[in-house]
Amino acid sequence: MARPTTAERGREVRRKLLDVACRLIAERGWTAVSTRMLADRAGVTPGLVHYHFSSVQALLSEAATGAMRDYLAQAPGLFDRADSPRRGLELLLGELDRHTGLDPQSLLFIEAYLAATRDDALRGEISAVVAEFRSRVADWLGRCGVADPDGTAAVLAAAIDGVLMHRALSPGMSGADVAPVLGRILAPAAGERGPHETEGTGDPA
Amino acid sequence: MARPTTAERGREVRRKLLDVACRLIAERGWTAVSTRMLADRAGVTPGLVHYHFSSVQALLSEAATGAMRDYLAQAPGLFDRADSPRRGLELLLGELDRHTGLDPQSLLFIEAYLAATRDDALRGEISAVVAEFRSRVADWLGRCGVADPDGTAAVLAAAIDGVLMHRALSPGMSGADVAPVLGRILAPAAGERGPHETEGTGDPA
DNA sequence: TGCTATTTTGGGCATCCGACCAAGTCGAAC
DNA sequence: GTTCGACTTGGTCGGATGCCCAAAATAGCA
Repeated sequence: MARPTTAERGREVRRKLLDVACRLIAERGWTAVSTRMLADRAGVTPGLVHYHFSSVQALLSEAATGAMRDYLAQAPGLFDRADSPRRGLELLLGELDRHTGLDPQSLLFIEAYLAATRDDALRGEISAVVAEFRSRVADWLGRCGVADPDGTAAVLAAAIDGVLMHRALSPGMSGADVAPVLGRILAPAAGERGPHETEGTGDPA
Repeated sequence: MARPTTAERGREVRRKLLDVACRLIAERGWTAVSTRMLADRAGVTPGLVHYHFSSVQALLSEAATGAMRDYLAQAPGLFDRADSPRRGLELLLGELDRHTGLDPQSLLFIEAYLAATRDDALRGEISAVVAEFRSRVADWLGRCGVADPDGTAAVLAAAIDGVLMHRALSPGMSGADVAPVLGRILAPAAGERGPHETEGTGDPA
């Protein structure tokens, strides 16, 4: 039905370039993505890349931050459905198991972290995105009565990325393996009773 | 005084190339390191790079794995001087505080992880190196009576890299901040009494 | 039906890339 | 003193790079 007007197709090309950029960053590495690569994969002419974007760097940055924002904006919905640390951790690790560390999503995140190291503007954007994610996790932890929600959220977020990165090297570390260990991080605040405290590790598969 | 024989100077050039490779990987990113860059920084002719190494990739791989091996071979000496989880964690976080996440050492590790994603031989070498590190940490944890030494060591190692990566984006997360959280990971095995269990977070700065 | 703005094309620019090689230098062993 | 092997030089090769631009195609508006 859609009569693709010119402007609409232009926006579609732009969107497509952002999409293939995410895939290529994961596939080849941030600094190895080139103008022609992007154009070929998107099925457009190389000249179009610099028509829609001021530079390849700008395209990559916009693609990465956009994808990270999209993913993390949908992820915290996870926590809203969890009222206890154990249930939240369960959902979180389920989400974690959907990533092997070699999938485009995981690699894009780590590549973006490294690229932010060499690009101040990108660093600002990315640190804002993860800061917001951390604060949402901290809110959830606070509601669940976990001690030191801010510090715990920061370490938890970092540990998630670390596990993804290590899993790419040595597969075999599943969510079920890290669950009991990370679960120990979520200790209840002093004086508050943990709703579902895990004492031993007797977790039936 | 030293009469540098030709063969000696050759070995020195090779060593120097490996050294600047580590720095350049951290500075520009793995895939952005070029033959000319390496030669310029090392103060030699571009042709020398391909005389001493079969390819730039081979040079980068050897440089990264060598540096990782050197660093991790010296790090576990840390654990030998620690008989309790808390003391070991203290030493570990002290070591962690020496890295900002933006220093060449930290960046080299993460760049190497990502490069291993696209190079099977490199992945084999790196995963062997970190596996040995993990097993040493697990040994130490076992000696200290920590529950599930293997799983704990795996998550701990991953968390360390994750914290380094996140710290590069949002500084302000010091070792003192992550200490109480990571400390909770090191729970004593069931039936065994933790030597220095940290209950609350009342840790004097 | 023109007019105008937007999108698209294909090619061109200077620069850099990894890899290779013939010729030259040097030191050590004979 | 000569020979030999390891090391070094400077340059070349085909190809890829990011970015730019004049011209062509397209579609909404008058």
